[in-house]
Amino acid sequence: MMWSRRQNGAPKSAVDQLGSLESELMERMWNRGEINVRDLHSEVGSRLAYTTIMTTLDRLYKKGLLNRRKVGRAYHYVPRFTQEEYQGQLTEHFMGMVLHDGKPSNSVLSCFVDVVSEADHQMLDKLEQLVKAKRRALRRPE
Amino acid sequence: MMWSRRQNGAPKSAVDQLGSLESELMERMWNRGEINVRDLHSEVGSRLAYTTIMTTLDRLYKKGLLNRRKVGRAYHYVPRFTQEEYQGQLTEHFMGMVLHDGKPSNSVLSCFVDVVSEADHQMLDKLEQLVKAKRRALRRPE
DNA sequence: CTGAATTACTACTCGCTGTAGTAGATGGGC
DNA sequence: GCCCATCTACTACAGCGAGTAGTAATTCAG
Repeated sequence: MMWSRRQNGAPKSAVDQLGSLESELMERMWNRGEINVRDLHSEVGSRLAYTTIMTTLDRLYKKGLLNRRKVGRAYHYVPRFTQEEYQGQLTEHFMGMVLHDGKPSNSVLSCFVDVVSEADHQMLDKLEQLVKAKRRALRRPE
Repeated sequence: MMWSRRQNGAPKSAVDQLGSLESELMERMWNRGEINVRDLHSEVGSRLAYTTIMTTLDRLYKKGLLNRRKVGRAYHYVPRFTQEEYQGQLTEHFMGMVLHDGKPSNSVLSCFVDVVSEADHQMLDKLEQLVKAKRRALRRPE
């Protein structure tokens, strides 16, 4: 989504949105770590052709989301970022998209807090800690 | 991005990603309020055809982002949500996308805090207030 | 060297978006 | 009541990303 393709000449980055199959495969990659096409294909099942998996991994590679190295005749693919790193990038990307003259609107902040609290009340504490830590870091410059 | 088109049969919602022209027009709509195609077209300039503006507004209407009513012969369009509301929805949508078994990862939280603090240090205070308010609301159930 | 496995190249379809033309409807002035 | 100007509805088309997959070329192993 949406997101992504918004600006004209924006250099396509790792954060450009993924399709459903791409997402699914990334998810599996993060769970499994390094893997080759054959094994991933059997894991996915014969719902999809071998070459479909291959093409999709190749696209993820070209998008910079996967690294690969030759092992024997085949490639082994491995995520270039951890899932956490990737989510961090997504977050920045998203925030950049929603910022209004550089500031997040109130609704963004409050919806964020809502979602965090619904997820897990402990998360609120974590968020607060992060805020405090951030403030401390700002007060005491590098 | 897009988000968006990720799920197969997902009912297309107002949060489905917008293209660049759609975003631009929404932005203008939020600045100008109710407006008809003709006036919006002159505002945009003759860079684009009248019908281009019309088609795009129509699509935004069909996506549920604009309302319209007939005024004389022409339609007047008006945003269905405020920009804040829309950003709120985007935020929820985004969060839903990054949640991992329902919880935001640490990286999402910390990137969020980073972006907020870079935007404006006062925002950190606002965020903290929101967290505290939320916790209070939770402790004292409805 | 030959065959099985693996990759690279190519292709096709579909949905979304930018972009716009044209035909049809409609309302206002004469 | 009729005609023109205006506006909308319908249709179209190109380009791109993604899902999906076939085929040709390559390469390793026996």
